[in-house]
Amino acid sequence: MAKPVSERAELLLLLGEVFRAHGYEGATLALISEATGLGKGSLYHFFPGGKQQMAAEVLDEIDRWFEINIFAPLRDSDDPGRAVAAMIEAVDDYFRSGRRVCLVGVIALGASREPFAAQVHDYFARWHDALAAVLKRSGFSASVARRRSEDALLTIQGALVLARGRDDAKIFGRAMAELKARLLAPSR
Amino acid sequence: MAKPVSERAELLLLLGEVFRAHGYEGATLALISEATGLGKGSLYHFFPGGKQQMAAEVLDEIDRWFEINIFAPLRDSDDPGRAVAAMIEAVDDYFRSGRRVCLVGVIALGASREPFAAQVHDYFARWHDALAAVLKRSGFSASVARRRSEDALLTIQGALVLARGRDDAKIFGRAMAELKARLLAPSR
DNA sequence: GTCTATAAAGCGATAGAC
DNA sequence: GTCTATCGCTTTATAGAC
Repeated sequence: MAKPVSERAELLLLLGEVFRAHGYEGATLALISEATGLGKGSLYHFFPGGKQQMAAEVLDEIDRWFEINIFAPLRDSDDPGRAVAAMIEAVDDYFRSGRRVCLVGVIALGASREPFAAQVHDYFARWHDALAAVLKRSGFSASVARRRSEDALLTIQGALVLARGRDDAKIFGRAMAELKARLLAPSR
Repeated sequence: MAKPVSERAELLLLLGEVFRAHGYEGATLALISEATGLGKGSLYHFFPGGKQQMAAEVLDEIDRWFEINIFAPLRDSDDPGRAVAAMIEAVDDYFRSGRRVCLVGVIALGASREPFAAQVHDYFARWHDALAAVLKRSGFSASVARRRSEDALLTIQGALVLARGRDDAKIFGRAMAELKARLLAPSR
């Protein structure tokens, strides 16, 4: 009996946590094997491309999750206030209120970012576009909408870095609360 | 003739660039050897504690640089407008307008952050304190001063992550320009 | 103080039995 | 599909000549 697709998704979820916790280089096959309960043989059966394929598929899975839960709702919304609030709630949920780190950011800053550069770039670009679109629809000029969206993305990433660096997840919560107000504040 | 201290500082500068470019794990002794022109024997002569000592001393050197060029001027200033402008200029210079990454942030997000957790925490805490002090002196309440300073730190870190992730250094410049205005804007 | 040689361990990846 | 055994390589670190 073939392994259902849903189980591969669960496997990718576990892999994602290992990559988040240890970085791409730090996530050794031994750690991955331990976290998934799968031997190296099984891992290479699922991912003939080895560690790089594992990380690439994890990034794809993350992209899929954000597309469904963040990007699409943003694009489809005609109520910017609700859309922004929903985005921040989903983001807070996804990053466990600052206790979970962003794998895309980890890869972006990490040593082996080149193989994943296109995926990283796309993730940020699509988020940026989706958020800017809803802000523009709410009456902001295209340039203000794009500038504010960029600010939102970098605030989320920076809050995760600072929260981890100071080992204080509350930093993330404060940043998200202020971001919400800032994103929809009247234009100057 | 003993090697002057100034040359060790230059060595730490080179080491810092290797760690920034490749991360802690990715900075192999081979790469370090190539970048410094020193064989492994010499490297272990200078750093008996190996790679971990190298990174720890690089972080110390970074801390010293920020203390002199950023933290102290912030603390000593009685003109918040000038102090903030000078800080942002120094930061823009240090991070090469977004083309250079923050090693402290890289370590904070990286796999081997534990050995350096105290240094990372201190770097952010001292910056936070120094910036909040100058804002408070300019008339903001203690809580507004601290919240805005936290926002400044996370904006810098996030801008560096996003600039690298999207491979667009201009993101950093835009973020710094807006940060300057936001830091000193009248309190709501 | 700098080098080469090498140790000892860990790495990603592969082979092949079951 | 899953496992064990192992290859070939790279890693950090050490030893010792110069």
